[in-house]
Amino acid sequence: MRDALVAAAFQLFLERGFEQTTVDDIVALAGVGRRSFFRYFPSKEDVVFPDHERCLADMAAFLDSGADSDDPVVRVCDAARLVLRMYAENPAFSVQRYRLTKQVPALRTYELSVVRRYERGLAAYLRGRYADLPDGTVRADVIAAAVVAAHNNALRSWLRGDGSDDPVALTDRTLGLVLETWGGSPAGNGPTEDVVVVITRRSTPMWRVVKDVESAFRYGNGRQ
Amino acid sequence: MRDALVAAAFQLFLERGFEQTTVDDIVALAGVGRRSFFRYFPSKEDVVFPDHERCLADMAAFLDSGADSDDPVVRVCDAARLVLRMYAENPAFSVQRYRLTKQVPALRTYELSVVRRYERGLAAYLRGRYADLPDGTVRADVIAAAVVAAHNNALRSWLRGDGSDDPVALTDRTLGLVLETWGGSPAGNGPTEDVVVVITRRSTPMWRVVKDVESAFRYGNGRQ
DNA sequence: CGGCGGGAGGGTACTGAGTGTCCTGTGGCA
DNA sequence: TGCCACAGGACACTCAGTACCCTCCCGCCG
Repeated sequence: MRDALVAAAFQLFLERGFEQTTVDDIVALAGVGRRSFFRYFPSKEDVVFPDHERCLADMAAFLDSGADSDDPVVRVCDAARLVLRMYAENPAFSVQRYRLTKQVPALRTYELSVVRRYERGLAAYLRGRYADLPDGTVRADVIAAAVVAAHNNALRSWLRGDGSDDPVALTDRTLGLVLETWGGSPAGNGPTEDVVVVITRRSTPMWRVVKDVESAFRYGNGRQ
Repeated sequence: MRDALVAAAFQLFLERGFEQTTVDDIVALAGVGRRSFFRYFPSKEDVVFPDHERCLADMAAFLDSGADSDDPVVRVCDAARLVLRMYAENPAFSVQRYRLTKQVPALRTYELSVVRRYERGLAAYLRGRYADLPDGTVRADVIAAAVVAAHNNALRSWLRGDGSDDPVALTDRTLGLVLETWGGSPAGNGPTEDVVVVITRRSTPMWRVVKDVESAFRYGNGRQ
């Protein structure tokens, strides 16, 4: 039933556009009643993103499970990869949906609100992990936003292509940049033995070197 | 006329809620025709954010103007401060609107789409500045997202309060964290004095340390 | 001075999304 | 066989947003 509605909706959306298709058209093609459509999908936009609710739940479950011993940023990046996996499961469907969404403002707005829910999920997790860090909530929000941006950058460049690229490799690359910057748990379970390498110009004043070393210790400086 | 509609709308939104107020109610109170409402505001949501269009234009103008010699991240942070200034101009109005938006899903979604436009503006600017950098678009997207997240974190914590805090100080603090991480133009007019700090575990193999140092040289690693 | 064109605003009717309510068929159970 | 729960359908309604046409006002020109 759900699947029949999704199939009918996409057929019509692709052949005559989202705005040119009414819910009545969809239910007529699917051979069901109009009211049933809204029983399965709260709005016309929802039918375009039928699997995000499940993926959101999966991500929440993933973040809830697992020990708090590992790097929070790594964990959050792995959570983002769950979303990528969902897209990569049906490349043809994902590319079609991407092209549709790109053209329809209502769908772009809807997608935005979905992305926001993922981001808030990641931020909530990080806020918990950074609870006892100064400026922990800012750090959490910023990292969550950065992870989502990096993930979406890779996802979109994959969707823009013909689907022949490897989305996982693309995402690894962009998330790698975020990990390079923010990875290396500043929240603790800290490294037990540190080696500090400082490279500086001879002309740099010593106070600046000290400040940078302190800052690197405080925040991990993106490298472990 | 515009102002009269905004005033009437807010009066009704505050006393009976956004969804419980119809456009007919607003135009009846303002004493104008229904059609005129939609001449000034494309949708019912727009009346809640009457000054964002102007602010978006201001930000675009700000980013277009000015030399390309300074740090792009600093410039983007300054652009974000324009938005804060708009909120800070009418604290009472901003706080009322925040409380309204927090409760109404449709307004949250709308606000999201506005924030997205700011973010895309910042990202487009950074993409231009980082055009000849490897992974420049990712870096641009990530920094834009980080700046917006930091800005919104400060803005929201100010709006949640009673308006007595200093919003500029709050924003300086959160944007400062972003600047600390990403500031220091990697795009060139390069820094004249480098300090590279690498912290690693004693067990880390040397090849990895070398790789990290090389990478830090290439990207500036967020610190000057 | 009178006609006139254009733009701002008002009125009416329409489309289409989303909701509430009631009805009907169907399948399980005592 | 009677009963109940529930999935789905039919219908009516609200309200946002749009198209079309009307009116009034204001400056302009013959």
